[in-house]
Amino acid sequence: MATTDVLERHYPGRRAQLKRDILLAALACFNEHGLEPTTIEMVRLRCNTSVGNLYHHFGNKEGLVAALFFCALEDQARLREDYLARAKTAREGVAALVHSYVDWVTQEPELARFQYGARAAVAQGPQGDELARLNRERYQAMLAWFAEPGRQIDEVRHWPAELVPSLLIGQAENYCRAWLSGRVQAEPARYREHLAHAVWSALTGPAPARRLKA
Amino acid sequence: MATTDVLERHYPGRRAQLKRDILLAALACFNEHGLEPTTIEMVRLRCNTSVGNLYHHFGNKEGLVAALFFCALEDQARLREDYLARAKTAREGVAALVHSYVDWVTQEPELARFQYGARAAVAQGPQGDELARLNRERYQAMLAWFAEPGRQIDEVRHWPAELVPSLLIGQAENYCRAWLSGRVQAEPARYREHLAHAVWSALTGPAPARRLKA
Amino acid sequence: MATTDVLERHYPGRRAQLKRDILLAALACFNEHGLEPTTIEMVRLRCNTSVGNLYHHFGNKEGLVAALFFCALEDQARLREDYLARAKTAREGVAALVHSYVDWVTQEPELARFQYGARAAVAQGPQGDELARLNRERYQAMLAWFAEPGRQIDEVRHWPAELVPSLLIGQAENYCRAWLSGRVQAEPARYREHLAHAVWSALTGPAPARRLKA
Amino acid sequence: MATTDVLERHYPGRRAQLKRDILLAALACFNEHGLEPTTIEMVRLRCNTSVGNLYHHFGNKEGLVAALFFCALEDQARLREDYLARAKTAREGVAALVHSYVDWVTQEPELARFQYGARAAVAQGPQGDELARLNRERYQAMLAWFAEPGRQIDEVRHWPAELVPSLLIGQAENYCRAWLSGRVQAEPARYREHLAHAVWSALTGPAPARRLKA
DNA sequence: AATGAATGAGCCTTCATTCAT
DNA sequence: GATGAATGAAGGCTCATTCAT
Repeated sequence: MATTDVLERHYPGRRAQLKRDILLAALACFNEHGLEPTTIEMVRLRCNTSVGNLYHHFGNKEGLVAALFFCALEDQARLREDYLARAKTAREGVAALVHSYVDWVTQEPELARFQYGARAAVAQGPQGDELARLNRERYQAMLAWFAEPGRQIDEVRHWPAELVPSLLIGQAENYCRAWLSGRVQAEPARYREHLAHAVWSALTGPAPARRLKA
Repeated sequence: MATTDVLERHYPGRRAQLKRDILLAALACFNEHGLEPTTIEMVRLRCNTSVGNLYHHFGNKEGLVAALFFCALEDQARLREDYLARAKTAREGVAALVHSYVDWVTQEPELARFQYGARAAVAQGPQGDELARLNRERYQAMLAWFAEPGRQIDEVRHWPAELVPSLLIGQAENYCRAWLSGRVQAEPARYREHLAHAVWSALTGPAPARRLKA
Repeated sequence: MATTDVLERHYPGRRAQLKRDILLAALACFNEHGLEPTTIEMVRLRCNTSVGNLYHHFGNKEGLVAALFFCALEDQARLREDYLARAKTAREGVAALVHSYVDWVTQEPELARFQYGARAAVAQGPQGDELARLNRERYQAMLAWFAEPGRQIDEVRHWPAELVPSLLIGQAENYCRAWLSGRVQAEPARYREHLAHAVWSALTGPAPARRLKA
Repeated sequence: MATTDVLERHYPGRRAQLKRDILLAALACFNEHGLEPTTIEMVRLRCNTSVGNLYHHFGNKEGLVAALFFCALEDQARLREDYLARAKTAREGVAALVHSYVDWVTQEPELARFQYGARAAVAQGPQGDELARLNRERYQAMLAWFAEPGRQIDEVRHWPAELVPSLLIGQAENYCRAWLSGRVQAEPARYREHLAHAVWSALTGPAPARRLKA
C-alpha cells in the first residue's frame, strides 16, 4: 500500500516503525467505521500493541486523528507543488491544480477518504489554528504563482475572489467524493483531462449576455 | 426561521407541534456539536420534553436523524422541481439545477449543514436503500427532462455519464460548503448567475485540441 | 445504625430511600478503604444498584462525598445549637461546645471518621466556598452567643482571637481522632466532663508570671 | 529551605544527592496534589530524573511516602528530645512537649503538612507496625521522664491515662492544622507560651465541684 | 400520551510497574 | 547505575434505551 510510503516520509527511521504501524491501523479503522465509532481498542487490536503505548506515542485519540490528517495534508501539498513547479502558463497551472488533486486522491484513496471525514474534527480541535494557517499560506502561495509575469492570466475572465477556489476544484472534489463512496466506478485520474478542460472552459468561457454583478 | 416552514410542510397540524419542536431542537444540537457527540439528553433539554417522549415519537436517535434528513431532502427536491418546471431549454435546465441548489442552501443553511454531515450516516443506516432509491429516481427524472425534444441539448458536448453530475453541481456544492463552514462570506445565492454561467461554459466549451478519451 | 436517622432527616420520604441506601453504602466504603481507593464499583455492589443510577442521583464521585459531608456537618451543627440553646453562662456555653462535639462523634462515629477524612477534599472541590461560608457563619453565631449580656464571659482571660477555637476544641478533637483510629478505648462521651473542665481551666487559669505577648 | 537539612541528616553525603532531590520533589508534589493524586510521572518531572531511577532508589510509590514520613517523624522526635533534655520540672517538661511541637511545625511546615496527610496511609501500609512500635517506645520514654523523682508531678491532678496525650497536645495540634490549611495567620511558634500555659492550667486547674468519675 | 428513574455495556484514559538496552 | 518505551489492569463516567407509573 502506498500509504506506507507517505507515513515513512513523515515518520522516518526504524525507531518509528511502531508509530507507523499504529497510524496505519488507525487509518483503516477510521475509514471502516468512522471517526467517532472507532475505539482505541479497535486500533490496538489491529496493530498488536498496548493501550498504554498508543497513548505514550499519540497522547489521545484526537492526537491520532491529527497526526494522520497532517500527514495527508502534507503529502497532498507536496504533489501539488511538484505539478505546479513544472507548469508554465496559467492554463498549465490550472491543470496542475486539477491533476494533482485527482491524481493524489487516486493514489491515496484511504488517506483521501479519511481527510474528507476528519477535516471538520481537526478544524475544531486544538490543531484548528495550525490547519487554518497552513491553508492560508498555501492559498497565498498559489495566488503568487499565478501572479508571476508571463503566465497569460488575462485569458481568465474576472471572477469574485472567494468563488475562484470552488470553480477550480469543486468538480474534481465532487467526483472524488463520489468515487470514494462507490457511487461511480472510474478512478478520478481517468478523467483528469476532462476535468482540467472543463475548468478551463468555465474560467475562460464567453462573457455572459448580461454582465454578472458583484 | 424558515426551517419552521419546512418542518410544518412535512409534519402539518397542531398535533404535530411537539414533533416539530423536537426536530428543531435536534437540528440545532446536531449542527452545534455534531451527530455522534449530540446526546438525547441535549435534545431533550433544548425542547423541554422527556426522554420517553422523544423515543415515543422517533423510535431512537437514528430515527431522529433520518426524519430530519428526509425532510431536508424532500424540500431540496421540491425547489429543484419547481425551478426545472419553469425552464425550457437545456441551458435554462442547467441553470435551474444550479440555482435551485444554491438558493436552497441559502434559504436553509441549517438543514443544508445538517445534510452534509448526516448523509454518510443515513446512507449506512437502515434507510440507506430508501435514500439510494430516491437519488436514483430523481436522477432518472432529471435525465428524462433533458431528453425531452426541443431542449437543444446538442449544444452540450459529450461527457462521460458518471462525470456529469460532478460537472453540474461540484462548483456550487464546494462554494456552499465553504460558506457553511465560514470560509467565505457571500451567500451562495449571490453567485447563482456566475455559477450557472461557469457550468454552462464548462459543458459547452470548445473541444480540446487532443480528443479526450473515455 | 443511627446514621440512618441522620440521612432520613436530610433526604426524607420513601422516594429518597435509594438515595439514602447509596449514601450509606458510600459511607461504609469510604471509611473502610479511604476516599480515593473507594471505587464507584464498590459502592454500587454494596447497595445493589447500577452505576448509571448512582451518577443519576449524585452526578459523580465528588458529589457523593459532598452529599455525605454536608449531611454530617448539618447534623453536628444541629446538636451544637441544641446544647448551646440550653446553656446560660459562659461556662455552660463552653461545656455545650465540648459536650456536643464529643457526644456527636460518639453517636456518629462513622460520619465523624468520614468527616475528618473528607474535609480537605471538600474544601478544595467545587463546594469549597459553600463550606467556608457555613463555617464562617456558624463561628460568628457562636461568638454572638458568648457576647450576649449576663454570660459572665469576663471570667475568661483574654486570648488571641485566632487561638480560641483551638483552645476550645483541640483536646476533644484529638481524643476523638484517637478513638476513631483505635488508639484509645473509651468513648469520647465518657470524658465529656473531664474535657469540659480542662478547657474551662485552660481558659480561666491564673495569669502567667510573665505576661504573654500578642 | 530547611527541609534540605532534615533530608541531609537522614541521607548524608554527596552520593545521596539524587535521593534527596527525589524526596524533595515528592514532598512538594504530595503537598500540592495529595498523596493518591500524585503520580510518579509528576515527581519524575519535578526532579528531572527517569522513572527507572525513581524505582531503583525507593522501590515503589509507597516506599517514597514511607521514606519521607519517617524522616519527618525522626526529626520531630529529635527536637522533642532536645527540649525535654533541658527541662527540669514537670511544668518545664509539659512546656517542652508543647514548644517542641509548635516549633517543629513552624520550622518544617511542608514536612508537617505531609505528615498529617500521610499518617493514615503509612499506618496501614507494610511499615505500619514499625510506626506503632516507634510511637509506643517514645510514649513510654516520655512517661519515664515524668516519673523521674524531683519533677513535682504531684501538682498535676489525676487524669485518665488515655486522655493525657490529648490534653497535652490537642490544642497545639489543632492550631497547627489550622495554620497549615490557611485558616489562621500567625505561626504556631508565636503562641508557644500561650499554649504551654493553657495546657498547664488545664492539667492543674482546681478540682471540679462534683468529682469527675472514671 | 408523557415522565424520568433505572440499567449496564462500553469508552477513554491513567498510572504503577517492568525490563531490555 | 540510568533510561524510557512498553504493559495492561482498572477507574470514572457516558449515554442510548427501557419500562413502570
